Amino acid sequence: MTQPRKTPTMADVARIAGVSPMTVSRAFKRDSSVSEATRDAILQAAEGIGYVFDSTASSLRSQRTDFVAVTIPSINNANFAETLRGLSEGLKARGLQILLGYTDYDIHEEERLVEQLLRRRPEAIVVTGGKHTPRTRRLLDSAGIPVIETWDLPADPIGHVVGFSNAEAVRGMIDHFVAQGAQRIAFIGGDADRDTRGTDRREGFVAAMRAQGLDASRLIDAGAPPISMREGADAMGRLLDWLPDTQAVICVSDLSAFGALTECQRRGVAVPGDIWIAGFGDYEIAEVSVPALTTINPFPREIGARAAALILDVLDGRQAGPATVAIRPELMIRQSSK
Amino acid sequence: MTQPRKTPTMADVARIAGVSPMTVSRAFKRDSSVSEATRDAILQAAEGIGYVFDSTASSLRSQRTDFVAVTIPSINNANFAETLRGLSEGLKARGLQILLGYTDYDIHEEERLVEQLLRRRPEAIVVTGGKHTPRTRRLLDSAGIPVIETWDLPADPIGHVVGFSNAEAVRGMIDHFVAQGAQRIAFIGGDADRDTRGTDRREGFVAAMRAQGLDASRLIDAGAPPISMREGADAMGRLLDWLPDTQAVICVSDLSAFGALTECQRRGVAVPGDIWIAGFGDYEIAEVSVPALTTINPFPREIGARAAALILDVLDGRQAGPATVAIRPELMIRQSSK
DNA sequence: CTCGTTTATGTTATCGATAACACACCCTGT
DNA sequence: ACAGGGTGTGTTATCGATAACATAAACGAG
Repeated sequence: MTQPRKTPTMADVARIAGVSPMTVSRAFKRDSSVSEATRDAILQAAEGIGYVFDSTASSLRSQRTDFVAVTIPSINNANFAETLRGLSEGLKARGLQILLGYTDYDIHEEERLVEQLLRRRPEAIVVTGGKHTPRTRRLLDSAGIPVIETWDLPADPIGHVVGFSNAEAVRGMIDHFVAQGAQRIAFIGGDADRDTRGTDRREGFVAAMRAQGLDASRLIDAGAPPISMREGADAMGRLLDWLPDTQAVICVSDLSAFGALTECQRRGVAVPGDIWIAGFGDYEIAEVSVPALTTINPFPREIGARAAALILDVLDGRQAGPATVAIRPELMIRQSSK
Repeated sequence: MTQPRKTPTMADVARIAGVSPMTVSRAFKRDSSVSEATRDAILQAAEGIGYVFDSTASSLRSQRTDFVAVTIPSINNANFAETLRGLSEGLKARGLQILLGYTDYDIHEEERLVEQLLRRRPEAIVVTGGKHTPRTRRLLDSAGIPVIETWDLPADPIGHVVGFSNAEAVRGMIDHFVAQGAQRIAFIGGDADRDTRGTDRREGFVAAMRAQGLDASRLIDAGAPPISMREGADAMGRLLDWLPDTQAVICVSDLSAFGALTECQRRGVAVPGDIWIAGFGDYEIAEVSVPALTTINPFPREIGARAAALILDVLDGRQAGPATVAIRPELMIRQSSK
């Protein structure tokens, strides 16, 4: 925190190295044609006076910020964190830096956030989900940069898409339970329309149950997202109180599923003996818990990696029109459902 | 993705609203003295042509980016995510945006990252931990902005500090176990020196055990950070094989502690009957698991909130010299240790 | 009725890097 | 010997917003 008189600029470095500022500029982006000796002298001069490149000025002149904006519902969620990792790793090689914001599962917060992020003039923007306010959509439409919607397959995409159908994934789970002989199947999830992916999963549950000719009314509201382990446990308690003959339960995420499992353990309800439990997301807990939890793996890391690759393709002109990359979630059958 | 001819600027808005660009500029930052009518006309004109404020240009001229740089070891860790939440919420009110990077628990990666972040000219920088490469330290020293080290109490701080002593926290846990009557106590954690906080905890374990006159050699290496549930389970397996008479085990985090617990469940080792288990971090799993896990709550959210408050104090001139905010972690005694 | 003050707006120069263009020098081939 | 091309570096103008300064209009007090 030593306060030097003033932050040095390229001009200062140029003066010391005995070259023009333009040569300093070229020396700082490796690619250009500056002789080895000159570059070394420049970098040494820079290090000597503690010069740090100023991206702000560079961005204004070159009209390239090397930012990629990303919005996720919650920072504290392993699935989205994995998507972020995939993105970040894919973009790092090209020197693209992620500008992150989280929406708290609220599309109005998303609107504020998207505007704030666009002010930084990112090269591309990645949003989670396919449901947005009209103004968000307008902002994204006219931003003039690649837009990628993830974790969903929107009917009317804004631009590019890397995602999967949440409803269809849940259907696969129901088919699994039915094949195992279950008929009285419940769903634990948020009843509010806030978490759009959670809502899609619930609606997928209802549709698939009806398609099977089964009763789709065993819906337990676990509150507003993010739905915690604790809330999953509470919801399971209510389910066991009200509909004790339930044979299987699908939870909106592995976290609530694990919570539900612990509630069964506390009550002496055997899993998988008395009731089957399934989650969503293939979080680490699903693999490690005893019993291990049946779940759906949506390959969150791959979503991020594919989104990053897509961004690079578009920026390099290898991808012209809007692309849709469909991820195929995988049913992970473990002890909790057999 | 409609590609408009060119992104509109303030000058375009000014022309349409029939005012000077300066007035548009003032209208966009609420505080200034622009008449109600003029502001409305300007904002409407802006919305009409889809103008979005350009922070890049603003930052260059005003020398204020409204960025706060933050580095964390891993994005996929609930504790650091909570710190980030605390930070983000505290800074949002002032329009400060977080510029995030993660170091993967590697101080050389941290060095690259810090330089990259400083290029964006943040108003302040928050780093996790108190161990850095010499160049990182030099960069931070001469950056001319507030520097805050967190999650640690470094002996020789760079600037401000919001943290706690990892070693001391572990000592409290050992005192608890000893008071309960345990003597053969083990530690499960990374043996590599990569995760500096994990190393501090291990060293704290060794020092505190010796202070109690107990054998401090029951150290199980769980690999390189981040240490997962799975790795905690593996480590517990090795501990039970090699030192089956161990009475209590302290894990470097709740995640590995939970993994250790599941390994006991698989082997029919009773927790807390046969062995006591404790973790670190007070993750949600510690409260929900059966049995609930004894742990240490370092108040990660508060670390972020206090860091944010400190940044605002410094930027507003309310805080002159370097401050150290000591957080007092709390021992959370639950079923797994009684 | 004039002057001082407040309110609302305009003008000019500038933040720091770099795109676009220019050019001197050296090398190679015919 | 000279055209032609590559290599390394310099000059000038510019990205878009805003700090600093200037000023016109409105208003109240003496």
